[in-house]
Amino acid sequence: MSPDDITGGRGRRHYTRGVGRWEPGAGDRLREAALTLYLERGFEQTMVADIADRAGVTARTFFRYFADKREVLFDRSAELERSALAALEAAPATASTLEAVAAALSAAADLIGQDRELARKRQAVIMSTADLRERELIKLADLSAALAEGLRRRGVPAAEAALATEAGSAVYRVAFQRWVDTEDGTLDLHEAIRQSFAQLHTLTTPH
Amino acid sequence: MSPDDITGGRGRRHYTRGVGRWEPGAGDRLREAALTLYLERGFEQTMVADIADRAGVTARTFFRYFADKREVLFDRSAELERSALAALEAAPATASTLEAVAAALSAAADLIGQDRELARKRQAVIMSTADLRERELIKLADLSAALAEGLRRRGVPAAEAALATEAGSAVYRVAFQRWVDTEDGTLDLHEAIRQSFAQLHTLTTPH
DNA sequence: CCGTTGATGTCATCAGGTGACATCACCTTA
DNA sequence: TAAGGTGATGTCACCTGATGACATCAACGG
Repeated sequence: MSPDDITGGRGRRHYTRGVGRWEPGAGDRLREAALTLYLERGFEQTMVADIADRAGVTARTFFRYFADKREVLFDRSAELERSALAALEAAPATASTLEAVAAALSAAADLIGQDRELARKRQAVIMSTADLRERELIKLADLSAALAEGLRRRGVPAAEAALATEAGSAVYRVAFQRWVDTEDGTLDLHEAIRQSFAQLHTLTTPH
Repeated sequence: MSPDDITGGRGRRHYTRGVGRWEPGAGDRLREAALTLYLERGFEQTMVADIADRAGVTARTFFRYFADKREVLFDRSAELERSALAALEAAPATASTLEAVAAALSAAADLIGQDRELARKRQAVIMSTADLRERELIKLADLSAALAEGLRRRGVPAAEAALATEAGSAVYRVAFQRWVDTEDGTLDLHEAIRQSFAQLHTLTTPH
């Protein structure tokens, strides 16, 4: 172990000479390494130690940043929940229940809809693995529950709140998938969501 | 190990004298043992070896019956999917998309709605543990996907099919939770589902 | 009576995950 | 400037979930 090993480069030493004690941004490096490896080899074939190596840390450090091997793809969802909830709370008091939910989804689309390529990669990995689909679903369910609580604080009855946010979640899932799948570069996520809401309306009023 | 150990009783030997080679119904014993222990100590606190002991088998046998520690609570869902799908396919050609979905949910309610006490126990365990909630959600998502495929086979466009079954799934989840939570012994699951469908209709037609 | 069969046990091994403690450079403060 | 605190990390030990390979044993069919 010569002093030359002190590089901070990938998979080597972890110190850096002048700036800070450790190469900063271990969390980001881990996120990036994980997505890359999950895409290249698949989720099950990738071991936590591999991800950690590629990010220049140990497996123990991985688990200090992320609760488990899946969470590395999902820990941004806390932000998403915050801004969706904020948008719901910012909706005018005159808004209908579903309009408030739509405002929340629109805020989510603002964040997610920026980078379709990233969304595609993430979605490809997630949809290819049951473990990751499970995590994705519970994150959306938790978001839905948070929004439902927000609705209740606005005076919406519990049953109505739960149904509205679950339906909103369904709309979002379908729209997101359509947005990711389409070749059409002009379709943005907001528009896809709007269309799905319209379709839900049509569905529930058949005659 | 005297011959007297050959009893087939819980946590002891596994042979039985006359009937079959092994005490039959290992799967059922494991299911029951798991639910009991998950209720008593919680899911994380229960080890597979504990469940296996209580059922009179080894942990290796547990994993021959169930893919993982969670699946022991969910492997009946294959049946559920079959009968829901059958009901959807049996719906008259004149039925609307949502009516076909409602028929499928009704078939599901026929199975689940029989034993509210069992449903309550199961739900209590599942809702108390993130791992189990994840599994529950993916099972419902898979059911929804299967129904959507059934709708597409009936000629329903893909986007409409996905949205209808996801919305139906939302209706089911909300109704089921309400049915489990209520004290009212006269409310049955079918009725709860009917009410949630009605509420969804109200929600989407605000004026 | 014997070979096959199927459910099970035993053993070994790996990957995910966690607690306890050591380390090391930076930072604060006297 | 020396002493001690701090925070991110490494190291080690250990548990549990999960899986592959192989042995066992009673029933069953010929």
